Amino acid sequence: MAKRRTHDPVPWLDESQLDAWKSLMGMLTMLPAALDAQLKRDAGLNTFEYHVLVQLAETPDRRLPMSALACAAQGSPSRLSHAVRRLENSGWVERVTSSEERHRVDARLTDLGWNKLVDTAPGHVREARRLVVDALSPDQLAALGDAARTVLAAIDPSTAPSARGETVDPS
Amino acid sequence: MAKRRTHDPVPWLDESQLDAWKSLMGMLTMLPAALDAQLKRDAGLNTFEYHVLVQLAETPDRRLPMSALACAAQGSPSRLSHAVRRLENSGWVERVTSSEERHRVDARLTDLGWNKLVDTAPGHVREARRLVVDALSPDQLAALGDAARTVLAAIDPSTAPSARGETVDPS
DNA sequence: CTAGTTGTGTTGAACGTTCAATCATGGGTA
DNA sequence: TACCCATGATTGAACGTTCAACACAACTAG
Repeated sequence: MAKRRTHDPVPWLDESQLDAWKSLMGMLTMLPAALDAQLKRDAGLNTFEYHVLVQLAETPDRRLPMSALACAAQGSPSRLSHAVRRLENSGWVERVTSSEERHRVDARLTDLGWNKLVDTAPGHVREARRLVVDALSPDQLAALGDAARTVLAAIDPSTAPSARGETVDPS
Repeated sequence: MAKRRTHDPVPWLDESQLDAWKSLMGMLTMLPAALDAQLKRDAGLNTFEYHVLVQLAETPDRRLPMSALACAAQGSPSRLSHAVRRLENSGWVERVTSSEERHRVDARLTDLGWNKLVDTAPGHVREARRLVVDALSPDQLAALGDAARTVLAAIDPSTAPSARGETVDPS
């Protein structure tokens, strides 16, 4: 309200920009819904819960402190706490308090959770291929990834790969 | 569960594909959140409510049947019904039953709603420019739009512009 | 040894979306 | 007239996310 200044120079989008913007908005609404639907239907998981399991599975001990997991899965501490409670009720994850640091809680992927992921991942990758990876030409996919990276950098400069000492997987 | 077939040919993503996929997922989680946050903060609207107002404003009479509006704003009838109730409570939209077809309900943008949109749109466009349109080179933006269109076609072939007699703006 | 303070995690209520009824109106058909 | 079904729209409960408040341990300083 108070920001309303009629002389603000906010040039409108031209035709080609508007076209790209609308397509992007369309993808932003449809793609997450489609991926969510596949996971919900085939695995009874939502995208966030799936990502939580993936992050744990990609960790050496299959366990992570809640805060690190929240960061890795790109969710708030609260969101993670609720999600882990649901995953715990299903037996796929368990909370363990680190014996050394009693105020730190680790989420640990159970064997059941690992198997769940082994069952679930192929179907999800298949859907990812069907809707994106195989639907686009290699050049299109690379350009999409490039644009996405740039947008991410604009949203949060600290996420920019070039601007951080990203811990490189030492394999 | 029953779908688990270890011989299913689901090739994993190679390094460059995985890289693009992760960037895309990042954008898919961060960008809608960022746009939503701007609208919520500056206008007290969420993205869907904003789109509802926009769709009405772009219509000659500033009114549309609920079902047409739901389609235009890409939401379910139920979602629209709830959203219109909220917008109605704020005085930005009103429901009017078409005098001819009494079982049809139109949502109409009030003058208050029109002014609200006039106040809100520039800030939203500014944010869209900051995070996407101006953050990308023209080539990047065009490529992003192109990829998004292709993905949309993969999700719902009936949405594909090339496959439909899309009403082209006759200007 | 308290008193603040920070870091880490959880909780409950509020809010928005979804899902499965449900309501209301308008033809059809007999 | 009565009945049935299709269409358009709404409703209420269930679910997940957010937000603000809280709990708890560990550090720091007086």
